Amino acid sequence: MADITQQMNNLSVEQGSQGNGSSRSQYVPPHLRNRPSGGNGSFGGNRRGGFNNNSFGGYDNNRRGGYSNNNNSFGGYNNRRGGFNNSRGSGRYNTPKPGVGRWVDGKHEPAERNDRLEKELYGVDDEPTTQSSGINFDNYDDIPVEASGEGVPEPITAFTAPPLDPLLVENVKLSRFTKPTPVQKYSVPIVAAGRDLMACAQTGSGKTGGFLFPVLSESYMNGPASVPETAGAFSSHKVYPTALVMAPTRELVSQIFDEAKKFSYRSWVRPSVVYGGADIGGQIRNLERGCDLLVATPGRLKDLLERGRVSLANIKYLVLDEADRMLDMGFEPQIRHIVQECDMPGVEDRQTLMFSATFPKEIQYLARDFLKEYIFLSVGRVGSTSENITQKILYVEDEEKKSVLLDLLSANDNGLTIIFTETKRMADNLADFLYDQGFPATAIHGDRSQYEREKALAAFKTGSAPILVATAVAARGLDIPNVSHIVNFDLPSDIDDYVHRIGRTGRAGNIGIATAFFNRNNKNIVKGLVDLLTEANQEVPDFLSKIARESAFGGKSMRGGSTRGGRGPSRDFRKQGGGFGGSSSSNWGNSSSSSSSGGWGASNNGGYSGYSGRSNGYSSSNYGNPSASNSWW
DNA sequence: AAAAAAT
Repeated sequence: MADITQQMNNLSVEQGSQGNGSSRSQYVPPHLRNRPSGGNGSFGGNRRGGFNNNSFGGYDNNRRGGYSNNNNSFGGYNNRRGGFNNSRGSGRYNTPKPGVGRWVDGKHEPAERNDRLEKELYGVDDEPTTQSSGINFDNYDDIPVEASGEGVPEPITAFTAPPLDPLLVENVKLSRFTKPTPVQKYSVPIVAAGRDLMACAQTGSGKTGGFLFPVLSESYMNGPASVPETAGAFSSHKVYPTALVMAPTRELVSQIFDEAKKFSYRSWVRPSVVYGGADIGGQIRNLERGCDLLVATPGRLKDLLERGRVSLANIKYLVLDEADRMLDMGFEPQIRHIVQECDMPGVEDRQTLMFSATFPKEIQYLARDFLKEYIFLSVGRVGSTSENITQKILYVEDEEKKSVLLDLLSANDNGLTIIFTETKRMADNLADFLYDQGFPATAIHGDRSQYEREKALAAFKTGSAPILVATAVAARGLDIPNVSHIVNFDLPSDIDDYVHRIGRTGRAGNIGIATAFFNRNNKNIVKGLVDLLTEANQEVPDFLSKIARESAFGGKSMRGGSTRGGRGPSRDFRKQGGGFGGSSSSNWGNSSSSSSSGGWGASNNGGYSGYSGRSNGYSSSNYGNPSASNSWW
């Protein structure tokens, strides 16, 4: 173990010395560093003097169906480049664009309020754009919260200024958020204290606000960072965002951007969004109008970095939403590239925040590469589901699924229903089938064009197609009001995927129903399912307990790839119990073992010392070399 | 084995 700790320390030293090249012997919270030093904004100006502020390309509104997606970015006030820039622009501040504030002479100058914009951003009274809190919202307070790591600050209890910035509080109120959720209560002071954070909280419990509130509030109070000397040559075509948020799907990134627009109203912070499948030219033009908070999918961001359109040299806040997914096999190399091999400040010189409802133990381990002395926060057991969701498991053979589905849909109320399938082909097939049967269904999956994806999602949201057949693309993060029913037409093989899928309902204290079709092809998930249902006080059908017992004898041990169907090593290796997180029992308040997603207190001591709490050590050979995990098999 | 993410 000593040996392991040593390796971890070495790793952290190496990281600290990369990025923008400054390693520090003494820790200084990022929010106390890189304060703008007077030069910032002192030229106050619009370096793009003659730029046409109103030239929103047709791109956004045309392509994006129901989204209202003006970037509100005003031509060029993005001016914080000290001496670089004095020769550019007149220094005269042109007619301000509504809703866009400024950071001038080390002070925040919020813009005036604007009725039209407020209506656009927050809706009118009878049609709020924000999902209202449900009847069980206050029950969140009963969920046990664990925050571990050194010096965890006291949680806030309300949206007040201080400690939050007054403008942020106003915007939160306009968005009809009345009271912080548990994850928000803790994340606000943790981020304000300059700490890194790994936050695990149930689906629908306010994680997006959990990072946007503190990041924006701190940004309003502290202003932009100055561009480090080590930054590449100045280019008027390059933007230097202060905060970067990455998420695994385009629709989720778009949704986070829409939220960011609400909370950044009137401030100096201009949010932008970039993702694949959409016209990159339009996105670049939007970036050029200013970009302080960038919300991105990894692939498109990498592209823009290579094109020299974005610099990460100014990043103070790095947020990974759905962090376990972002660090899973498919994404981890891209994230590692963006975070460690481009120009982003090193781990010691930025704040890194990770959020998810699930966080398998070996991914938590991987995550430490990107975190410094962090606080681990969990609301409820990591990977548990909200009790606001009533879960039903039906035994349905494959051939019967369609007819049972028709029965379910016929009996449904007027809420929205999402049906998950395992394959894109089946999603199309099923959507066509339902449509032919007279059900207004549409489909979303990765083989559809981005335009079709967004159109499908918009049609679903507005209720013109109240049935959405979806693959995993819609499993995480999407916050769609009035989704009352989730059907797992096919169950996923990973219990964490199930958790995210059913989490599209039962959000913000509202209730929801999740129905799953189970048969013997789903043995791989049966134990996780039984544990999950038990923990969430849901009924466990007899057939399920029975199959779980059978499986406990038969094929549970997956060592050596000996299970049924030749199921070899896969990302499910984390379920094997060895190596990382101990056994896979579900446990509340028992730190000696944990489920796949890590239990209470499993990773408690933020930072590397947390390791000492583990009895199980690492049997895997790639310890200390996480990137090797990609070539593990 | 599937899905997602740049073109």
